[in-house]
Amino acid sequence: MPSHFEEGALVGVLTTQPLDRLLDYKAPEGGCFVGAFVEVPLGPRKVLGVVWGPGRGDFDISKIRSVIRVLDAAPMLDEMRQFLGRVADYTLTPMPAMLRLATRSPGLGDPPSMRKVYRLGHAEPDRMTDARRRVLEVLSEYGGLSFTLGELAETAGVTSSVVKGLVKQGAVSEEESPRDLPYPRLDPELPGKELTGDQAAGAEVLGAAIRSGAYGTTLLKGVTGSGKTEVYLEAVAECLRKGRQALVLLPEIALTAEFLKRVEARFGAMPTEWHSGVTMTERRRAWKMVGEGGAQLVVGARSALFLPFRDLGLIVIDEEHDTSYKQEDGVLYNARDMAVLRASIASAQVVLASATPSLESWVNAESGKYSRLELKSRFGASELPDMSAIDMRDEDLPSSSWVSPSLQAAVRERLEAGEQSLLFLNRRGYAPVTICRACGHQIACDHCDARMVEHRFLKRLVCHQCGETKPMPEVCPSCEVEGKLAPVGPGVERLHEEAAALFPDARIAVLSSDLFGSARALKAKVEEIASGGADIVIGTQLVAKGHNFPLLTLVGVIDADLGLQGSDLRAAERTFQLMRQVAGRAGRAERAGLALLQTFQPEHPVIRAILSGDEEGFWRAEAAERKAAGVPPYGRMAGIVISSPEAQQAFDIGGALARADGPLRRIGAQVFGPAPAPIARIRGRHRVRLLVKAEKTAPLQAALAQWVAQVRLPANLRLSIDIDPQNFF
DNA sequence: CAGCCCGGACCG
DNA sequence: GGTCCGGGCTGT
Repeated sequence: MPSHFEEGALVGVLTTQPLDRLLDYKAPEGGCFVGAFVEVPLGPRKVLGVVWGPGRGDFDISKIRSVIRVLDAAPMLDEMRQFLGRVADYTLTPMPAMLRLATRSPGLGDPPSMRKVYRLGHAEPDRMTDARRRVLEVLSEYGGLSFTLGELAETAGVTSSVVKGLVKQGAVSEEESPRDLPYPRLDPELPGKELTGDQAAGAEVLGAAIRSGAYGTTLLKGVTGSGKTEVYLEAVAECLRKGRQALVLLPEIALTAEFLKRVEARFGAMPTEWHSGVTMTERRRAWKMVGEGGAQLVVGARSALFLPFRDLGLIVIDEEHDTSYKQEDGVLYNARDMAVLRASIASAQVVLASATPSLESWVNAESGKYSRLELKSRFGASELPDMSAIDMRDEDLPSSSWVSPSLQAAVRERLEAGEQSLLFLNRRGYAPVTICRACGHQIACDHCDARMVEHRFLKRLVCHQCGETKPMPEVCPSCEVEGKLAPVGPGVERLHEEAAALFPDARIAVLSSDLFGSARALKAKVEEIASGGADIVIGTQLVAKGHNFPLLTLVGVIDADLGLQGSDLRAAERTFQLMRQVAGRAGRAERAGLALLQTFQPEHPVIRAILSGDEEGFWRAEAAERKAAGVPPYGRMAGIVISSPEAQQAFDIGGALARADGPLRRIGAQVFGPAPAPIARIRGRHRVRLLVKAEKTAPLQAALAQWVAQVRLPANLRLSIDIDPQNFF
């Protein structure tokens, strides 16, 4: 295939417009190459495109127009075109959407924009002052480097008028320079933090993998404080030594100035940042410099995976289990999986770092597909407290009470010792069910059929499925009898009521996401609690992560079985991790902590695994169960998302689609749903998900594509496919 | 019959 | 995705 086209030759161009095929154009004056970013006319408009190959020549030649111009940007490498194609196949995404992902940078075609920079001039200033001397020293110290006005003034510790004064006298020269400058060089030879034996050995293994220049993926497992970051930064250093580029992906929330400072401390300069908060001009610079090799290390969110790296040698996925790597809107992909794909095309190494790896990665490491490195905690022992179960079948508990006598006793002991207790219940609101004692009717949501949850604090009923709310009715909506509506079951608000009655002198704080208007208010409350502002904390999932409570020595889980009901594929995995995280809240106090799990099924394998702390054993059992069921990571699963402003309509059509699944049945795929549970309200639209389960990816993709093609939907409905077989949920 | 709105086809 | 075009409806 020719890679260069003479002027007037037919070229096939992929545009960012949602057309399902390449369009033929004539090569512009001076010709063009495959991969060139071009501007082409489309109807009355000019749009961005990439020369993808020779034209098809099956279109009326007289109607073919010419490429307007080749843009001033590094051409797309063959490797990148291959990557975009593979991701498109894998996620059933049209190519133009892929190209849009890969060109998320403003003004790609603009001529280089200029700004003023400052260097050492030739003349001597008439008068030397301290401030002036500092400016000249900074400029000579950094030799050939040029500064912007602000940078120079800040580095020298003077005001900008000092610099301006020197310019006027010719001691400092002012020049125009392109705005999109290369990023400062990173120096991998600077001394890193001293590594422990474990860490040094890990760094050596990763270093050797990078020196091999081949593809490979390593699961780097280590608890918080075990030094994962130091180890993978050494891998970055090795990658930079080889002259290749490196990418570190972080979950959105972990992308902090603090992390960037750590990188700066290791390499002597800031890396290139890429995330939604980066300004337009910086974004443009980053995109261009990544493509030209003027950026050695990118630290960014998942979309950084689609930057036009010239020679990518390493991708680090920090906190690889984090669900925010899964893009949920637009193009649906999991950055963790696509990173492995990109690395395999680019002959790069991948490091998946996590304290609690996803089951998929664990299985891949176990089967030898990935290598495995484990870092031991610096503190040796586990951070988990003592754990035991309270068998609720043995507890004498009146109805509408949930804190067992055993747990009450443990809380009292903490109150007397002046220590904190956490009562954990993963259920917001007052009561999950409201029932009419006259007729037995349960109040359900009008939109999605899920039961509505009473929130006494808000004085409303709330649907946790779709977000719909309505005032608490006085009379039963079904039999119209007054005063017979009764709450059934506990929520944190009701638990609070019970705790207040049991421990009237204790200071009780409730942490539930719906009780706080802002993140700031929540943070203030958490800090107040941490410094001893409460004796008993009652919390939902909100308390599982993040802040430590140093005074907390007891965690009581009210309904440890809660998450194990239902048909969620990841119920066991999630419950295991949630319980460990929650229990861990009592693991860092001075006195040894205690976690008590109230359960009706102490023999349940998940509860037993939590209590024994046998993580490896749990993963093994969970993996075996998945294997037997043929679900990810062993079988493939795809999701079909139907969204509409009307919950009922989306639901009805979901049901109809689930029944009309000919092409899917033919390949032995099973379609599940829609059940009420998968309805979610997202940005004003209700979404229903259907699950499709199959053994292999390729036939599933083909069947889905065929199936989607034959579906005709009402105009207000959207249908999209989420084929992220490793991690649909 | 002009004005306007909506859905659909098309874009090289 | 943006634009244009034609059909059908409304209103005088």
